[in-house]
Amino acid sequence: MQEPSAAVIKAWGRLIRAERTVVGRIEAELKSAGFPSLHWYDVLLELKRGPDGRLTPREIEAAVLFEQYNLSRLLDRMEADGLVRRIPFPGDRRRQLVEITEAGRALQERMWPVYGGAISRFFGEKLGEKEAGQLSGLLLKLLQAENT
Amino acid sequence: MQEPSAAVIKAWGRLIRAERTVVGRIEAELKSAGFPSLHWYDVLLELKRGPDGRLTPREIEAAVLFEQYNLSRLLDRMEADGLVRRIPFPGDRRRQLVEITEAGRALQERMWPVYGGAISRFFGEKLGEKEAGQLSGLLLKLLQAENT
DNA sequence: AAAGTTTTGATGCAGATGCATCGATCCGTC
DNA sequence: GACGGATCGATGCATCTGCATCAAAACTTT
Repeated sequence: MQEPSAAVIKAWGRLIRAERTVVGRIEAELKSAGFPSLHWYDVLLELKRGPDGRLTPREIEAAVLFEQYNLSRLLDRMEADGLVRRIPFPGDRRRQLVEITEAGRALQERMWPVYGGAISRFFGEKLGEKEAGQLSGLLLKLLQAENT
Repeated sequence: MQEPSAAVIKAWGRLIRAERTVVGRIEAELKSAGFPSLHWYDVLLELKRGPDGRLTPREIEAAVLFEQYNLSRLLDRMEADGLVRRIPFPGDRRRQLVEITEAGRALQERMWPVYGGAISRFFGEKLGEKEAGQLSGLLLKLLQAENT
């Protein structure tokens, strides 16, 4: 094995802790405002950005890093809540298009002030502009494709 | 609302993505080697570090950022697997001590080579020493207590 | 065009998590 | 020492996630 250095282990632990902590705080903020979880928001935002507010499930998965079976059931719940609608995919009957509804757009817009405020408070204010840029750069390296 | 800047939003998104990606890769590595999840490892490691391999559930929670009810049931499973043992806390019958067993120590030791190797491969190698240090510093800021 | 392969989305089942609440014990104040 | 409140760990219930697998449709190869 390649034993990781102390500095690497420390950074790794911090990544886990920091993510868990900040996500926890932000989720709590959303919940106390009566909103659903971040996953719901992520899906709504992706759809809203897509052409005509539509994306295939596979596109959503790639964007938000969900598992296929997981997204399938999340969409069930969101559809039951009237936030999205599944429509046939022209020319391929296996596939489908997920379309955001007006209610879905409205929810995303109501959530953003709370979510954005929480990002500022629990994330942005701790860092400042320059350090946010540095952090982005470092985290990008972690997203590289796997080594072989 | 305090609208977060573009740089902050980008860094925030990267934090989520990077954490999810790296954790996913490392968990997959552990699983394919037939090991339980990172949560189990975290608990075993904390216990091993504690005096006589013992900690109270509250101490474990604080160390690994678990919810109380969640840890309670994780300990049920780990106890059923013979990895830990619950013993009375001297002088307070509400509390308990969780003690790592020999099997628990052995599992932690068998997991570390796989886990450590995965940390190196999916995390350390992407960064290098100096950048790991920078990342630690930035993430530490996120762990500050909440603003009021 | 027939047969095998791949892709897409859904689902049964088990395991894990979140939420609310519980009973038991301890501590502080009177 | 009795009462009220706080702390500790557990649990019933609903939701969510992971795993394996499925059926249907599309694509590939011959």
